Amino acid sequence: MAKIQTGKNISKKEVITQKAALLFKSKSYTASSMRELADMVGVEAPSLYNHIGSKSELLQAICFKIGNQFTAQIEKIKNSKGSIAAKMEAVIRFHIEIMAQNFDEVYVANHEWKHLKEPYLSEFLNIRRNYEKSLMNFIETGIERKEIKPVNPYVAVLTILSAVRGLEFWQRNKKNVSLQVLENDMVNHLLNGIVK
Amino acid sequence: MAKIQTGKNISKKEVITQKAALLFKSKSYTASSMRELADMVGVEAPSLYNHIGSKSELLQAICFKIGNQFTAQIEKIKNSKGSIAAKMEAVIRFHIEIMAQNFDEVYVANHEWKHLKEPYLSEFLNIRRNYEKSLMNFIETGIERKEIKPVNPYVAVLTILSAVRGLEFWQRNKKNVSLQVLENDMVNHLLNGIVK
DNA sequence: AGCAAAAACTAATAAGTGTTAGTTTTGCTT
DNA sequence: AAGCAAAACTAACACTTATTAGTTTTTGCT
Repeated sequence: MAKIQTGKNISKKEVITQKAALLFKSKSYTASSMRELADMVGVEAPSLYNHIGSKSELLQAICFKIGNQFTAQIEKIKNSKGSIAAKMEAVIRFHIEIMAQNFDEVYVANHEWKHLKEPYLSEFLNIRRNYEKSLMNFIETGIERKEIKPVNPYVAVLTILSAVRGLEFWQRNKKNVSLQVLENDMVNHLLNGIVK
Repeated sequence: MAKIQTGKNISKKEVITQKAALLFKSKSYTASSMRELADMVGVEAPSLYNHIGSKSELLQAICFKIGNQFTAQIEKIKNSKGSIAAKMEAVIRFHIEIMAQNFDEVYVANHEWKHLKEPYLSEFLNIRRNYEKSLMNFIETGIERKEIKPVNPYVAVLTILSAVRGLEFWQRNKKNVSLQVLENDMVNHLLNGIVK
């Protein structure tokens, strides 16, 4: 009889959730079967249900863990002092860092949230919308204070968020570019451009 | 008996492919069933097979149509004269325009290519890699000519491509921001930054 | 009008889905 | 060593999936 491997401070539910993130990332949520997940965990499929409630519960756990992480960080920055440029730099940096540390989960939250069931889908979209609004406020404030060029705030936020989200494609080339270079270059690019 | 509606210059296969792009975009490839697609087309599922070979053939058609479109455009720009900044501006603008005109298909090509079967998967990835290489060449040339700041070319390309790809999230707010503003702001942002 | 081809239909298949029920094994506590 | 709860197992269910076979209807041409 197989036994779910559980490290020191990590519950079996967490093991399953992590493997699920890895699986959902590589095959997408709907194309992933509970039997495949069970294989990765080293157990038969029905045994999973001793630890989790359902497949969609796994997706919920992943999406809201990441959503809350981002929300917590932006609240910190909201309450911090400093120029708007400094705040935007901090945002870009924590995006990259959260992504580097929770790669699978961030990927799944960004790509598979569509398959959340109500009311979780609405709740998740709400979190995202509020997050975008916070960023738009930063930009608007920056424009008022003449720190930021008079751009459309929505477009600026869209550009920045999309750019950092694109780091999902980065990992295959991890060796070539260090996290440091990546962070610094991206911050500079998104704030100051690349044309001399 | 239902009949597939076919406009003037558009074959039934094209009708099906377009509806498939719409369906795959909203529900993802694996979560989309041929029965649903048949419903959208106004026909029973097996009737689709009088016009198409398989579900995965539809995905292939969508992905390669878009892939070839982007490749054609970048070849044009390669052979054009002008500063590197001008070339990058042209790239950003046609990205936005292709996306605006083929929204569903671009979305599907960007999100669902994972489900392509071999050898199409490898071929598609190859097209993408070559495309990225072309862009990296632009940046490298620009750095040599001192037109572009000395950044890591891979990170710059990643930033720009990710940013324009993010336009997928834009459509829900179409009313608020015109295509003109979007293009101009994004070009300026990605080339010159937003900080004063 | 009549004939052939195109394209619709119904019925069915084999494989895979998430999940439940019921049973056996494991491993900790006494 | 005994007993009990946790967690594994096997078997099964009710559905959904893409696709094929075989048949009927529609369409366009002479």
